[in-house]
Amino acid sequence: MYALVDCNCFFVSCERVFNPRLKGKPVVVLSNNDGCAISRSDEAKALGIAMGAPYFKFRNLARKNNIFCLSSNYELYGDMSRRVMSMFDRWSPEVEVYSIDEAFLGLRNLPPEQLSETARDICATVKQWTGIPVSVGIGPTKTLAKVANETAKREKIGGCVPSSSEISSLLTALPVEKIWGIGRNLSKWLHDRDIHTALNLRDSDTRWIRKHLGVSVERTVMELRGTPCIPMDCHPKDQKAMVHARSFGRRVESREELRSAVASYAELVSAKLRREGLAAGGVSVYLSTDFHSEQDAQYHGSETLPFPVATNFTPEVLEYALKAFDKVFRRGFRYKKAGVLMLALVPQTEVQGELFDQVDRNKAARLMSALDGVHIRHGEPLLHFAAGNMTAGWKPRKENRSPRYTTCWMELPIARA
DNA sequence: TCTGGGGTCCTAGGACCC
DNA sequence: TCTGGGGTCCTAGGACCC
Repeated sequence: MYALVDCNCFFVSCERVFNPRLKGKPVVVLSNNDGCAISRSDEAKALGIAMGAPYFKFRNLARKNNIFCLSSNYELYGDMSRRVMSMFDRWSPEVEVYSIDEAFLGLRNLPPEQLSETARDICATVKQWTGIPVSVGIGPTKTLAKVANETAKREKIGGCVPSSSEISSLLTALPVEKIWGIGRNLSKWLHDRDIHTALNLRDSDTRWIRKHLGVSVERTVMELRGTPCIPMDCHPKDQKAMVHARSFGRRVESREELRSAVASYAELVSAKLRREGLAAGGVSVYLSTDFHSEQDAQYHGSETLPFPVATNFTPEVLEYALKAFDKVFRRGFRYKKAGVLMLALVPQTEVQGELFDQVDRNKAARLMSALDGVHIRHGEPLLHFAAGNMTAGWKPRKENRSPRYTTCWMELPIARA
């Protein structure tokens, strides 16, 4: 059996832990730029605030009903999430942290009669130790645990451990679009073919599903039947990509303005790579127009460039990101969003310490010129080879020299291509 | 006027090799 | 010179998740 533990309106609950005045009140947490609702308390849901609702559309409603609208604080949520997740090993050695507010627990060795008690215990203990209310759904597969969890949430009963006959009636009442793994496009396709409920999907022919919708949906069908097909993933995988992307508050047409936005995203994301001890094998830049707009011409373009060797070195990331930008930019569109995506991440430790004879001389020369372009204001760029490592840096100009500011060095990660 | 940000996985199709 | 099939690798794009 599997349990899915899901925090109730997680971001709002985190805010309530530190601000008890918010308890019992309608509360909404807004996305970056206060664009739309990303977490709502039950009271806010009852007032009709939809998930993802744009703030400008419910601002008046919020004012009228004294809804607390908060900007998001991801540091806080990340911290609270770690506290909650670190508790689960008391119930199972198999814990998969699935998202910031959800975890799957493998409950292989638990006798069936103890499942309900375990669910209750998880709810009570997590609430007591962290202040975060959670719901627990238990089922024979991860997909069915999700279904049970949704029931627990809807009924506000904390834990839900449906019997197999109860599962069938839950699936009858569950529209396909609510199933884990079935999104908007797949639901439409299924509805067009008269598959409207989870039960309809469970009872459809797997070969036909596989032929038309691929293995992922086939797995979902099997899971609905009670056959586990989606394994627990207890060891956090190495991250594969890292992105920095933002919507602009308005439409942007100017090439220079977009270019500098991309440049600053590239700097931010390479700094984040360094903070996390990672380096990237390539960079991808994308631009898109406002897909909400009916009259604007639509464009979404992206361009990916590999680095000769993995890097997290700002000047180099910048150089490639801007090169990609130049390829992807088209004049005459009104842009709404831009992003810089770092791909093929590797730990920096694997990257450093590469032997000097594997360093490409051309790359060294190119880096010199990148340094030259970006950091020349600090002084003279230098490359330094020692002990099999390459370090790039710059020596400050005389006028910049001060007792606390002498020579700046930046480690240059070097990896196999 | 104002509509998030950060991820993963799968597949089809092209390039290339034998 | 033309012909063919099978395998692998890579990438872009689409779909999904929270």
